[in-house]
Order: sequence, then structure tokens, then C-alpha cells
Amino acid sequence: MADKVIVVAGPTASGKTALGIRLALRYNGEIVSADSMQVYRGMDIGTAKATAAERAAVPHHMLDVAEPWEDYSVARYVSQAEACCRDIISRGKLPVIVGGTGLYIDSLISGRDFAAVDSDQKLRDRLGTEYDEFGGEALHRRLASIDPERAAKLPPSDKRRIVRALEIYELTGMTMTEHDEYTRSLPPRFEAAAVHLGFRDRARLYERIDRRVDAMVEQGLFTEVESLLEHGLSQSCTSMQAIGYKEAAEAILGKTSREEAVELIKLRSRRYAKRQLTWFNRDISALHIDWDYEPDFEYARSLSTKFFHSHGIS
RNA sequence: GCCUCUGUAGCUCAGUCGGUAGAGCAGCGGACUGAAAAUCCGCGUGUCGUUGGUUCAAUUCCGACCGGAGGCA
Repeated sequence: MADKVIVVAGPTASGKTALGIRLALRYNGEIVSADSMQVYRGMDIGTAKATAAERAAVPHHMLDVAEPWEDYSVARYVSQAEACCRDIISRGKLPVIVGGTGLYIDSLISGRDFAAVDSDQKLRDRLGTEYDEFGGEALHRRLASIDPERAAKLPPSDKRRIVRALEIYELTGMTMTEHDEYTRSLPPRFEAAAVHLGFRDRARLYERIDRRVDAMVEQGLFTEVESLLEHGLSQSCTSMQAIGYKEAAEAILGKTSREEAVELIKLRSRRYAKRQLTWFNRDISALHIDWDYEPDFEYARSLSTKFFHSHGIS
């Protein structure tokens, strides 16, 4: 039987961090963040990282494990996060995986495995340029010639995935389909009891997002981004794809006004939240908790106690 | 008070020489296996201000009223 973990997932601004901490305190656990942007050092305000006080209350892992100019990836996440979970379990405690990056959570829980090959920025840039020059159809055909199954799943317009599939092949010599066949046969790493948070009224969630973005600006989001740019961080880095950071950078460089940037951050955060909801909705084995108005942690705890008990967690 | 313009999707607007309407943005739904806060796919959601009149038929033409903008006083 695989080791047990708790998962707390949900869209941005749904109250994951607060609930995760309560559950960790209740079940003698430690937090393992599952967030593709909170891994970067120096990106605190815009990623809504747990505060110093929260980190003092419960140990947090997988925060600040990469520099913002590095290219992080699922592969790195899974290997690092698994080590964290194993360590927590070996000390007799329970990992509480908290985050909004569905791909990271699923990859960590499932057996999914990745060969240890770092991404290659030059190769990626070259393939990206070729996609732009020769067109999506041409690169799609190229992918079809080496990995027809993968190509069949991707439209020629999906530049990101086509480039990635070609990159993986050139880097490892293995097609993604070959790799998938192997990795799908692996047993899951952990047995997860997952709690998914949401708002019955979508507008409520959007209000919370708007308020949180305003709060980030008050806390100094622009200053934080300014300092990253001063340290020479390029806008093309993966970390600068983060919502809040790319828009703030545009404003700091004078390409837009700060007001426009803030509105765009809110808009993109709402869309992101929608995508997260779609991702988490399909996990029917999870306990779905909908907040009617504001997060009610007592309510959540009463709901989850029974749920966790049925998973052998008490 | 008079004159002119204006009222169509959540917003900005187009359009119908009379046959119940369509763009952008917003929104909604979905996918997701090595960048995932990324990337991609799909979907018009409507008392055409209200009310009379003309007409087989009115969002469209005419009148009145209501709301908005401007002009003359």
C-alpha cells in the first residue's frame, strides 16, 4: 500500500493555504507546496506565498527551491517534492500537498516518471523559431514523422506542445509516446485524499481575486518586480510568465500604465482560476468543498474529517 | 422651452432599401503527461428603450413618451 498524503487543491484565491495549514496542524502534517511559481526565490508577493508567520506555524516545503532565472519543470518538481514527502513520512508526519498547479499534483501522486535531462534553452529557441518560420503545419508534420501518436493528439496550432515534444525527442532520443507507455505502467507514488475548493458562485471567487490583486499592489508587487528586473531577470524566463509579474514588468518598462497592468492581472487571474476549476473538476474521487460566501474552515474541517477517516487518516 | 443626434448582447458598436440580427472585447464550456500562472480547442448568451399606428409582417417606416449627449435660448 502506498503511503498516504492529503492534497488541498483549488483555484487561486480560494483559501488553499489557510485550509492547508489548519489540516497540517490537525493531522500532524507538514506542507508541501504544489505551485509552479512559488518555487522561485524572490517572488513572494505576486505568488501569494505563505507568510513567515504561517511558515513558522507549520513547516513548508517546495517554496524558494529555484532561482527566478532558472528553467524549472514538472520533472524537477516531482523529483524534489517526492524527496520532501518521503522525508516527512520517515519522520512520522503526514505530507499535506497544497497548491493550484494541477499538472504538478497529478504528476507527483501518479507514478509518472521523467528521465533526468534538463531542458535546453538553445534547442527550444531554435525549434520555436522554426515553428514561426516554417509554420505549425510543417513542425506538426515533422513530429508526425517521428511520433505519429503524439502528433495526432495535438493541433498544429499548439506551438508549445509541438516544440516540447520535438525537444524531448532530440534531448533523450525517446518519443513522448514511448515514454508515456513506460511511465503509465508505474504504480502511484502516494495514496491521496484530495480536497478541492471552489465557490458555488463564480462571481464570489472573482471578487476575491480582484481584492487580492489590489492587496498585492498595496504590499509592493511593483517594487518586487522592479527589483527582479534590476537584478537582470529577463522577461523571457519561465518565472516571468507568472501572472502579475509579466504585466507589472510591461508597466515598469513603460509599455503600459500601471492601471492597465492591474486590470490585466485581474482578468488573467480570473481566466486562470477557470482553467484550474476545469482541471480539478474531473477528479471525481476528491472531496469537493464549495464555499457559499467566504471560506468557512470549521465547515471544511467537519466535512473533511469523515472523508479523511475513510482514507485511513485520523 | 425649442432644435439636432442617440438608445441593438455584460461593454463598445455594426446592420436590416420592412421578413425577429453580428463583430471586437468581456463571459461560458472543454482539453491538458518533461515551460502548465504556460499552451490549445469550442460556444453568441438578445423583449433591437417603451408604447401606439401603418403593414400579411416593424428592431427597421411614422407618432407619442422615457433615458442619454450636444446646440439655441
